Amino acid sequence: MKEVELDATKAKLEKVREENEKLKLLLSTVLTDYKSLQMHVSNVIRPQHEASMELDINSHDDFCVDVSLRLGRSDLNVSKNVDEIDKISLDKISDEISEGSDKKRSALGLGFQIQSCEDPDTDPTMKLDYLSKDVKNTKADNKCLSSRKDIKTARNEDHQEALEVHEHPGLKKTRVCVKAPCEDPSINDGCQWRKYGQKTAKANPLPRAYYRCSMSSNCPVRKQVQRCGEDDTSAYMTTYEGTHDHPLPMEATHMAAGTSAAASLLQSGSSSSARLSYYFPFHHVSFSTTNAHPTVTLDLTRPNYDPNQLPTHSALSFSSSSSDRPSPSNSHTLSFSGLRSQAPLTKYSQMAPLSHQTKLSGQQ
DNA sequence: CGTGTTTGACCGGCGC
DNA sequence: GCGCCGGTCAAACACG
Repeated sequence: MKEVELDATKAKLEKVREENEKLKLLLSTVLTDYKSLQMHVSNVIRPQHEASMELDINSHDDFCVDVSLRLGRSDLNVSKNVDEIDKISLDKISDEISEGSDKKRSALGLGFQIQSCEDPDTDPTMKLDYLSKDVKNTKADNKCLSSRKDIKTARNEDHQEALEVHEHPGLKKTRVCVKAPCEDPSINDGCQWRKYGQKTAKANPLPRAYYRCSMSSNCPVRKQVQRCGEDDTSAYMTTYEGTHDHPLPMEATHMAAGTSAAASLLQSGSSSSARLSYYFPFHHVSFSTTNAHPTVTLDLTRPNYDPNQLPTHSALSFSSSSSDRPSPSNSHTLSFSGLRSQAPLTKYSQMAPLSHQTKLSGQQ
């Protein structure tokens, strides 16, 4: 009898295991569908939203900041509007998944989207208030000094007081790091760069290249490019610093605005971690201060929507506080046309403040 | 010849 | 004060 019972139990266990396998397979299928749907929805929404965004922009005091991330080589279009993405993604998925209960959604990694929808910061009025505050603060910073030498000189002159007021004590220029999977370190970000140095840092045996913007004779913008791994296909870390003092071509404007928006987020004390997830919902965004440089890092090698790595707002941290600085209004799109992103192409756009300390902006 | 890259020297900040 | 190290300069070189 016991043997028979044991066999029956074994058979049951086997069945359960098979069911478990099937469920796993189903889950992975659903995840794949979800991702492709997300992309598809974004493609559909974008043209509609661009039109509406333009209207909204024109009706609000002539200033706006349109930040988006466009990753990868193709021109895949993705929606600019988070709310629309969130809502439609959820709706579509609810239709796709027959049992679209909340339980299942969270199991599929949709939790962050729901949070985005419920994020009070997404209220359009609040966004505008937030934006106008930052834009006010930017004007003074437009006087900002281009190069280090300029800064030094200016500090001995009339700008000294302004600088001391506007900059955090002990903090240097804000930097924006973009870590991206890329074969070619010479990322086509729309700007012309002139290499002026190469150095092997002690911490990393791989050489770090130094570039400065060559579109203007005295443009202070610099960038550093360093490979993260040994192999040629490994990610590159590109660090931008400075403010362009000349008009930018469209692609470069896109780039500058995107990174400046990231920098402004870093410097805006009102930016909560939730807001950051709101701005960059599909990629990992982190903030830190290294060598007194407030640094915002956009990790394009780590898609944030990965269900295995759900974005946790609490994981994002701030290391610098806000200041009252102004910035110009711009409409841009961040474009990495030379990148080969491993993650599905994402274009993401949102109204974002540019703070005065933003060093990469489409200033003219 | 003009423009961009390479590379060793130099500078300045920072920690000890 | 000294040494380390990241960042920049600038002469030499390469290339179209």
